[in-house]
Amino acid sequence: MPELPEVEVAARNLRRWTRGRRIVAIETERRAGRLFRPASSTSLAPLLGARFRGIQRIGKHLLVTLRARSGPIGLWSHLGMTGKWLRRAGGEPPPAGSRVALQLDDGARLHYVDSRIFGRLRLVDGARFDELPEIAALGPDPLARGIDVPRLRAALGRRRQAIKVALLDQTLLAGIGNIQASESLHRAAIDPRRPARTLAPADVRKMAAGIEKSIAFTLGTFASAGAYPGSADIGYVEERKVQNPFLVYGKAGTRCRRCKGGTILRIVQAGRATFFCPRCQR
DNA sequence: ACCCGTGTTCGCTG
DNA sequence: TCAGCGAACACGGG
Repeated sequence: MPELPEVEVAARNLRRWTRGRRIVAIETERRAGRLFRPASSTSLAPLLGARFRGIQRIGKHLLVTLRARSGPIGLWSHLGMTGKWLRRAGGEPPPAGSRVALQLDDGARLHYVDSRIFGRLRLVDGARFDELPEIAALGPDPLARGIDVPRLRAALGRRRQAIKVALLDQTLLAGIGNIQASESLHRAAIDPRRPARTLAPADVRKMAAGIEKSIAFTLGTFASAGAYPGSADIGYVEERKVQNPFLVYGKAGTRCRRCKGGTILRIVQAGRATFFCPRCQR
């Protein structure tokens, strides 16, 4: 379920699992090569023997820095639609759908699991992530620091695009996906169909607050270990079969919890589902 | 069987 | 030139 909050959970997990660790073996499933497209490098062999130095996240991108004998090396990981990183202690069977397994010097394995293989993995020479066009193009990360409202308003500029569609553009803000876009606009009481350019400064301010609240709420739901009794690990929501925690996403036909009078509607914008309350989102 | 999907990129169109 | 849109990628779940 990788939008910013889930990728942040993945980053926190990986930090915990890799601190001071070294990669001692690498196993790849046959179709793992698809993860590297369209890049040419299809082998993670340069990571053998490398030691983890740190994990960064920007938007939905994970940036793993390691130090190999030959110097720094980076591993760039994007989870696509179904990607996730899981840890299995030594002796435990691998999870279904493991595409890549990194065996660490504590005996554990880190598995990259991705049924649809929409995710990406790429080695980055010298861990110079900022030289990747895909990373350089990203807008500011709304969790790293507060959203700069004047800058956001300027970026929305003269766009005629519906605001919900604009929010999915990673060059505007990095990390908002289809769930967070609907949830944020609902919290801000803004109609997702409004052209971006029609948002007044006060609307952009409300929207920024909505984005921050929605991300914080989702992160809290997914990341609080206490939410998952019986597990010391931070979990992914679908693995826990937690019921839908969102205000509008996936809630078509239900009563609006915000105004208590409207009914949540599902529409399609740019080919993606949008959920909102037509009564209180204006 | 059919439809839907938390993301991104590509190619066509107006 | 470019914003906007549908298709494609691939597979599991309802």
